[in-house]
Amino acid sequence: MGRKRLQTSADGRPTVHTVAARAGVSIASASRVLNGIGGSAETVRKVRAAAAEVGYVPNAIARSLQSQRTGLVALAVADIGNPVYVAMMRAIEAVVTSSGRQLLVHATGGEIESETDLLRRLANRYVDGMIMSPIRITDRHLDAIVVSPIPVVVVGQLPDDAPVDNVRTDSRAGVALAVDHLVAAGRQRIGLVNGPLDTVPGAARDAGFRAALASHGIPVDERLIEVGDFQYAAGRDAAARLFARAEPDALLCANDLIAVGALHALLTERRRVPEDVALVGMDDTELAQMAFPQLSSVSLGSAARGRRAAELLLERIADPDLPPRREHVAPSLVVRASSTVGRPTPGGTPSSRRPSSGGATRPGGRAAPADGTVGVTS
Amino acid sequence: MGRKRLQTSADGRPTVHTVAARAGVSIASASRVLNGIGGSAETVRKVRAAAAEVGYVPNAIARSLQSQRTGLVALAVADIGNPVYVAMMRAIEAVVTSSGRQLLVHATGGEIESETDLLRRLANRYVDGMIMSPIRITDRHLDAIVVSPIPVVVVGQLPDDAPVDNVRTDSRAGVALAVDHLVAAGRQRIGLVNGPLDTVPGAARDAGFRAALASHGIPVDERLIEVGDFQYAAGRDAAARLFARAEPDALLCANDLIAVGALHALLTERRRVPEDVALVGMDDTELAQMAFPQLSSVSLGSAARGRRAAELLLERIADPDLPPRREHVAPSLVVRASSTVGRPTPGGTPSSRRPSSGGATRPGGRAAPADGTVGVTS
DNA sequence: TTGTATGCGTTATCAA
DNA sequence: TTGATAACGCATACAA
Repeated sequence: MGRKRLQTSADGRPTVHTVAARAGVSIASASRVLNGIGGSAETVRKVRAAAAEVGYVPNAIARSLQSQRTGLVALAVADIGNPVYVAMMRAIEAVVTSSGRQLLVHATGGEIESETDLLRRLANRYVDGMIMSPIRITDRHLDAIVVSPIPVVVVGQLPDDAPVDNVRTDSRAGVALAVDHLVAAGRQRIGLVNGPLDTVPGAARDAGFRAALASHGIPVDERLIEVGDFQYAAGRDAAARLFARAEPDALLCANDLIAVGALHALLTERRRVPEDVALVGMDDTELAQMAFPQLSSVSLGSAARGRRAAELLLERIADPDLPPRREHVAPSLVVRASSTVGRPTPGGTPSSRRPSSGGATRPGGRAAPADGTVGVTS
Repeated sequence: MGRKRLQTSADGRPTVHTVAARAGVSIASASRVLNGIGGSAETVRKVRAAAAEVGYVPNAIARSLQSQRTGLVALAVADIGNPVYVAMMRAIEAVVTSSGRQLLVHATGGEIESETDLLRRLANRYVDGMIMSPIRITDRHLDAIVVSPIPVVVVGQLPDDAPVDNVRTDSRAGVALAVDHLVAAGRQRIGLVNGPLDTVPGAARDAGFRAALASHGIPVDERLIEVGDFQYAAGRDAAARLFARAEPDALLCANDLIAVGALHALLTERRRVPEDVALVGMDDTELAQMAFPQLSSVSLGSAARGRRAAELLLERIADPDLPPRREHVAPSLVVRASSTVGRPTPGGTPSSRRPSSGGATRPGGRAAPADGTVGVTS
């Protein structure tokens, strides 16, 4: 009997057996030394030497099969190109790495197949837990989550009875903050450039917008509502279509990508922002600060939601028997130059009016991101 | 003898044993049915039923230990916040998924520790291969790559003797394209806003800039060179510092994030772009098209490099014995409104002048991204 | 077709 | 301290 030829892995790489044989000890001793537990000075020396000589690298898969954990956590988002996910990812990563784990990100493209597929594959033990922020939530998603062998935390709206850990915000209230702000600034013909209505955020923004207008006694003019998708180009084109058929004095955009697109459309047509048209985005991403003029934007607390989701996930990994939890992060409005005529320069002005729908209004010009990340290119 | 109590996994989840016992067959039969090979109609029925009843989900780790592969490929980049990596990632993902694998992304923050750590952890079999695009390449990186049990492809410059698959561009030539273009447009006082000089791209841009000026007989004015990092805020601040002490009539920025920052600084000071100062970025990311005016930018073929890197990786996974390969992607210049006075509207004008240093100059206004990704928020 | 037995590479158990 | 051996959960060569 005896193993294969030279106690080497299938692809010829060294294993504990290789090291043990070379050091002249048992695999148990080799394993112990390699893990830093026990061993006489002489044994330790021999094993260390043997491992170095053959270039031994432990097989993480085998180790995980034994330990039932990989130390990996995954984040599944629709589109890494959207800065809101970058902010969320950074917050999550901070929490995850501080627990000694590593974060892996997967872009699903928003496709249901891809998302449930990912759940099927990664969740089958390749990662210890997963955070997902689906744009559309279907029964397929819920089924996949419930059957998943690993903990899953969802960022975004979920049916009330779903037994799934979940961190959400109130984007309807967020929309109300923006509308309140614009109305307080004297705007009456407020337009909306939204994403698809069959998405969770798209539907919420639409409903919130109509409700907010109603609360101010402003009738809804359907010509002032345009729908594209949540991308820059769609926002630019949708805004252009809207301007071709109506004359808004303010524009609320469903996210900052759309808002930057709308800004582009406005500037192309030589309209002044905010003098002719006030502009407000949503998500309060880096893009809002990068635009000129800087964009007012409704913060939906993406970083806070990410951080909280990560914390919930770690708690559940530690104790799988916890009951499902549901947490909320309140939206707030960050006012900058794109919606305030008096202050066209960076660093917006806080709105003094208390919004009707709860939530806070914050001054603009947050401190520069203090994370040590490095942007770079080839 | 006999297994634990109820042939169930350590954490109580069903295994093949659970299913087999419940179906009254051997684990071999259960495994076969579960994998869709063989089995009588009756056996198949019983196993399927049993699997469904207990909610069986295969353990991917155990399967991988057996098959020696996970079907996962990783991409390690410094900063997901930089759109250039988003473009690269999309190209890579297309190739990877079409091979039936899945792509996972990891943001390293550009820290050496994090990058070599990642190599140590993921590369130990959690993924079948890895693509990395480090901002700084140290001996630690090379050591870690060489010792890695899985294939690694590097996007970026590498020492010539490094036995590592590698896809690179010539950013010095790219810088020359930009300088040639600006000089041809009559600009003489060209500034550079660069990233850290101890990074591979930073050093290349600095050297390329000086060489390009020399080739036109323009003396280097150190006051026209500013260094920050590769981020938006740093670009904005560095540009402001530069304007405070010199009067450039053109500005070349080391990447698009810096360029957008510089644009912000220029507009804040009410300077006209491109009339007063022409602006050229690098990487030709989505940001270049989102800015107003749209930015001319040196394309370093990030999508092409990503695609090629993915192809190289898949080839090597299929045949680990291939010799190390080194591929090049030529830079090109995309001219848009920010550097051409005659055409301030979207859709730039191609430069007619053939650059001195090889490489192509392309017309601006590429078609909108046709990938089906969805940007979205909460 | 079905079951038995073994291996994947590692860690943990338990005598010695 | 050390070594033989049994898991971890799955797949498969081989024999029945």
